[in-house]
Amino acid sequence: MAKYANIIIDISHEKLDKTFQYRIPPEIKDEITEGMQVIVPFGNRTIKGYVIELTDKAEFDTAKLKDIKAVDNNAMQIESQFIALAAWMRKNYGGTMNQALKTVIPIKEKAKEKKSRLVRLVLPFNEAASLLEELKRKHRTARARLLEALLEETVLSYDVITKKLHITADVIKAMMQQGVITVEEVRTYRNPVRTQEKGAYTLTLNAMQQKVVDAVIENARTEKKPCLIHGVTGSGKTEVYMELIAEAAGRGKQSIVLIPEIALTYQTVMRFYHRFGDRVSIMNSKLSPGERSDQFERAKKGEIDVMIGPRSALFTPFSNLGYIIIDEEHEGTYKSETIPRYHARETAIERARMSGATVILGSATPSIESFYHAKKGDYLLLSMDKRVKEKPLPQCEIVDLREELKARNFSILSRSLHKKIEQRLLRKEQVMLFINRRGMAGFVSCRACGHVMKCPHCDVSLHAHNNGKLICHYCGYEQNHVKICPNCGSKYISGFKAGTQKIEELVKKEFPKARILRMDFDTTRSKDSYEKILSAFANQEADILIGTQMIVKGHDFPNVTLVGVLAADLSLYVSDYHAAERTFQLLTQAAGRAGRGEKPGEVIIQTYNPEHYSVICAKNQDYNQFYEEEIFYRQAMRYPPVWHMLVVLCASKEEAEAYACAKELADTMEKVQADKKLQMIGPADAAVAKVNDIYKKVLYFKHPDYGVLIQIKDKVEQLMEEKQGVKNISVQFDFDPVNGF
DNA sequence: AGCACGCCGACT
DNA sequence: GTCGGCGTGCTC
Repeated sequence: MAKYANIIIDISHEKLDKTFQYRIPPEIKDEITEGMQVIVPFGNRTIKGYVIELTDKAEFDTAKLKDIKAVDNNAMQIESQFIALAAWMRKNYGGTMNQALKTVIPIKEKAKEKKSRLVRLVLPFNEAASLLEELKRKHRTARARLLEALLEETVLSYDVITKKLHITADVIKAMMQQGVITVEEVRTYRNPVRTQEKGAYTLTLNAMQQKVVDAVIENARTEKKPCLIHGVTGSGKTEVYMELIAEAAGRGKQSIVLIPEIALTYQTVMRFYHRFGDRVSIMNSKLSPGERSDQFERAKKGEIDVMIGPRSALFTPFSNLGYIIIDEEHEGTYKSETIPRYHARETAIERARMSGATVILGSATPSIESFYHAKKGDYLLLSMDKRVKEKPLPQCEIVDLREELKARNFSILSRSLHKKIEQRLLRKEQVMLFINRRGMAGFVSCRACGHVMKCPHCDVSLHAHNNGKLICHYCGYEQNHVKICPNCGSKYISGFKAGTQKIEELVKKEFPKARILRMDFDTTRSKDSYEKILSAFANQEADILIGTQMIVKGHDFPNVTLVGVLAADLSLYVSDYHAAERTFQLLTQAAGRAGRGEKPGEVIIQTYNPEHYSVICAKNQDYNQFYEEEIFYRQAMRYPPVWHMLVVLCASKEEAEAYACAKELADTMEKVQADKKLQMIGPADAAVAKVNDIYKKVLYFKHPDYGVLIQIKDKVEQLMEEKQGVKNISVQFDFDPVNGF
C-alpha cells in the first residue's frame, strides 16, 4: 500500500496548481483513494485538499513531510469525482496530472472571472481627497496609489488594481474594512442562445422509437451498460434522445449531449430549445472563456438539465448525471489531439461508471470499435432501421474510372455523371459534388488498373516523398518511386492530385452556364462563411455545390437529386488502419444527401476500386456486411479493436536525438517485455515528420491486452523521467490512434 | 490564496 | 528604538 499521497490544495488557482506530498497515517490508508477530499495541515493552518496520486516514492524531504489529518467524508462531490476522472485519464492516456486536470476542470477561467470583481470608492469625494492627503503624508504609498486611481475612476476592476497598480489583496481588504471602498462581484450569466419560449410539445414516438426508449430506460435501471443505437439517417434518433433526456429530468437527473462541432447547427439547437426551453445550454468553440465557465456554473447550480456541445462538454459539472449521449459517435473529433489524448467515448463511459449514469452512443455508421463492443455484449445494441417517413433509399451507381480511361475519357467527371448533371441543370434541380480530400497527401496509384503502391509489411499505402522515394509511415519501409505499374505495366501511374479548386475549374469548363459554389477550408476560413454558403445553396442561388467532407453533414437540401462522389477511393489509401471505415462512412453519408425532398435521389460513386467492400457496402447501404469484412481485416492485421495499439512519439529539434530516443526505447522494451504476443514496429518517421523544425519519430506497439500497453506507457514514462538530464526530447502517447500524430 | 518574515521610513 | 506598512517567498 502506498505510503505517500500527492495532494492538490486548491484546484482553482494557477499559483497553487502543484502537488504537495503528505504521509498517509496507517489507520486511514485503506480509505484513501484518488480524488478523495482530505484535511491536511498547510503552513500554519489546516485546509482541505484533493488526493491526486498515491505513491511509494518520496518526492520531498521525508523529514519535512506531514501527515494527512483526516478523510473528508462529506459525500463525493463533483470536484473529487473529476479529480478521480483526471487520474483515470492520466493513467490511460499518459501525460501529467496537471494536463489531465486542466482538461477536466477548466476552473482557471472561473477564478479569472471572479477576479474581475469590481472595486468601488464609497467615500464622498472631499473626504476621499483629504484621506489621500493624509495617506501621502504618512507615506502609505500603496493605499495612496489606490485611492488616487479611484478618485480618477470611481469603479475599477480588481484585476487592474492588483496587476497594474501593484497593490496586494491585503491593502484592498484593509481599505474595505475602513469603509473606504467596497468590492462587488459581478455575476451575470450570459446565455449564448436567446431564450426561447418552451413550445407545447406534442410529438409522439413511433413504435420503433418507443421500443428503443423503453430498452434504454430498462437498462439504465439495471445494468447501466453503454447503449449503441444504430439508426439509419432519418430514423429519428434525436427524438429518442429528447425523450430520454425528458425522462431523466423527470427523475431530477441531468444529461449531456455531445455532438461533433460541425453538426451543431441552428436547426438542431432549436429542436432542443423548443422542447426544453431555457433548461438547455449550448457550448461551442465561439463562446468566450467567461461565457463557458458561466455555463458550467449554471450547470453546477442546477439551473439547467441539458448541456449540448462538443467533446469538452463532457466535463459539465452536473452533480446528478442521468445520460451522456454521444451523437455521431463514429466521428474522429471525439478524440482529443492534445495531451491527454483522450477519447470522449471511453472517457464518457468512465465518468458514467463513476456517477451511475448511462452512456448512449448513436450513429448511422457506428465505429467498428463500438459495434465490436456491442457484438461482444459490452454494449447494448439497439437498432432503428426504418426511416420515419419511409422515403426510399437513393438509387446508387458505381462508376469504374478505369473503364473511363479505356474509353479515352480523361475528364474528372465520368460520362455517366456528366450526362446526369446535364439532366439536373435542365430540370432546375441541384447537384452536390463531393471530393474526398482525406488522403490527398500523396499516395501513388495506377489510373489504368487502380493498383495502389502499398507497404508489404503494413498494408497501408506508401507515401510519395520529394526525394523520389516511397515511404511507409508505420514501419519506415522505403523503396524507389515506380514509373510503370507493377500490376498491369501501364505508365499512367502517379500521385492523384486534385483539390476542390482544380475541380471547380474543370466543372466550370464543362458546364459554363451552371452557377457553382465551392466549399472547402479556403472558402470557409472567415467566421460565418460556412453557414452562408450552405444557406445560399439551400436558397437555390447555385446549381452545383462542390466540397469536401464538410458538405456531407447536417443540412438537408430538398432540391438536391444528384450526389456525385468524384473519387471514392481516395480515403482508402491514407496510411491508417481506419481507411476503409472512413471511406464507408463518408460514402454512406454522402449518399444520404440525395433525395431528401419529394423527388427521388440518385448517387454516383466514381472509383478505381469498384470491388472494394467499403464501396460496395456503401452502395447497398449494408452496414452489417461492411462490419463483417472490416472486422475480419482488423483481426487478420491485428489492429484495434481486436488488438490494441500504442503509438509513442519522440520529438526533438535534433533528428538524430529523436531517432536515438525512439531506438533506445524500442531496444529497452524488447529486453524488458518478455511477452511474446507484443508486436513492436518502428521507429519510423511520423506522418508529418517535421513540424516547426521539430523532428518526430514514432514507435508502435500492438497487443491484444490494453493493460499491457498501459504498462509499456508507464515504463516509458519512467525511463524518460530517469534520464531527464540534458536531453531536449518530449515523448507523447496515443492509444488506438484515430487521427494520427 | 494566505501567511510570516525582513526591510525600511516615521514617530514617541 | 519600535511601530506599522509593503514586498517577497514559501507552503509538503
